[in-house]
Amino acid sequence: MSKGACGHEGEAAGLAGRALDAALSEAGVRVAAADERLTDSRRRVLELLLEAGGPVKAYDLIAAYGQGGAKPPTVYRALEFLERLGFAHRLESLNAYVACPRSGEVHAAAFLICQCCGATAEIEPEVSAGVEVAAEAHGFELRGLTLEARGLCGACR
Amino acid sequence: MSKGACGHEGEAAGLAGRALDAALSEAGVRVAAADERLTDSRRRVLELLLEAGGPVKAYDLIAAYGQGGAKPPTVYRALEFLERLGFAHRLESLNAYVACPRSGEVHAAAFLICQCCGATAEIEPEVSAGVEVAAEAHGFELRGLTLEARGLCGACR
DNA sequence: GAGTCCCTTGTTACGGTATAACGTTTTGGG
DNA sequence: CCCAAAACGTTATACCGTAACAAGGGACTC
Ligand SMILES: [Zn+2]
Ligand SMILES: [Zn+2]
Ligand SMILES: [Zn+2]
Ligand SMILES: [Zn+2]
Repeated sequence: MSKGACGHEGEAAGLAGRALDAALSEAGVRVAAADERLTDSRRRVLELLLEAGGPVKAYDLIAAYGQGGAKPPTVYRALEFLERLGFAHRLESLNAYVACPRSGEVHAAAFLICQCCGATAEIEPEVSAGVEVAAEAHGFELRGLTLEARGLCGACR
Repeated sequence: MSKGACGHEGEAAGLAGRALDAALSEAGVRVAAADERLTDSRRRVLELLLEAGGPVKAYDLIAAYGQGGAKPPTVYRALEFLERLGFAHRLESLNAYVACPRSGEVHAAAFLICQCCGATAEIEPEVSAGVEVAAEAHGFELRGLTLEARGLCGACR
């Protein structure tokens, strides 16, 4: 899935079959609970992200959308929605999007990104505690956080 | 300088005159110490970043370059150089570049970014300690860090 | 000085990323 | 049913960044 920058391949384990259906079904419930709608395009983009199991570029989603394809605005709108509801995150340093494994609530995300195989791991940003202190000291009202660490994953070291 | 998303203007205090000359001169010393060259285009881009005193888009640098202008590769090369030597940082979530106030050494940077006026503050990423722990736990070799916090600065609250 | 190497630059062209703008369709409530 | 809000389709365009290749220029050797 991900391009191996140093030869490794990065076998991101995406969802398929039963597990995928379950995840999508659960997403539907959560969306309804939030008084929003999981429309076809939103559901399809989420499905693609879950299948990939790793970061995906927006134009790869557009290409993979299938059945008549999708135009950029369709996919970007779906991504915006998924981010807003906490189903996906945008990886700023990669210009890519990834499904959130903790599809539970909206939350600040932190990632470890392998520079070799492209794999990513979403970690708990306990670090935000430190940022909150710094923000407070600057009179800054914290509303969101992007944390992306680059390096080498265990498999690529 | 920055576009005020909610009416405020964001008067980033950039360098000018004497202070600017001093900063550029010091940069020349540091570059020489690193056995590199502060060429005209690199110096010019650093000057523009220092004058701005805040985040600047690459194409704004290209437009402001002056005297015959500059083509994209010229400016992007200069930015890459300035980042490599620790004179500037890239703000991933803004697609913009900013001069580093601690033009001292290469270091991991962290930013508070005001969603209203566009002002940024570079803070000390003590947080990296927390990330190091998480990276270690995942068998991940940490090599770089991007931390960008969004919110409202003191003036905009 | 001529040759050579390596870094830096100039230039053209292109590919990848994202959004504006506008009209149409769907949805859900009164 | 009728309306307003939300979502969508479509076209076009703006913005961000890089590939590729030829050319300059300083440093070092012979
Ligand atoms: Zn998440
Ligand atoms: Zn890896
Ligand atoms: Zn810095
Ligand atoms: Zn502000």
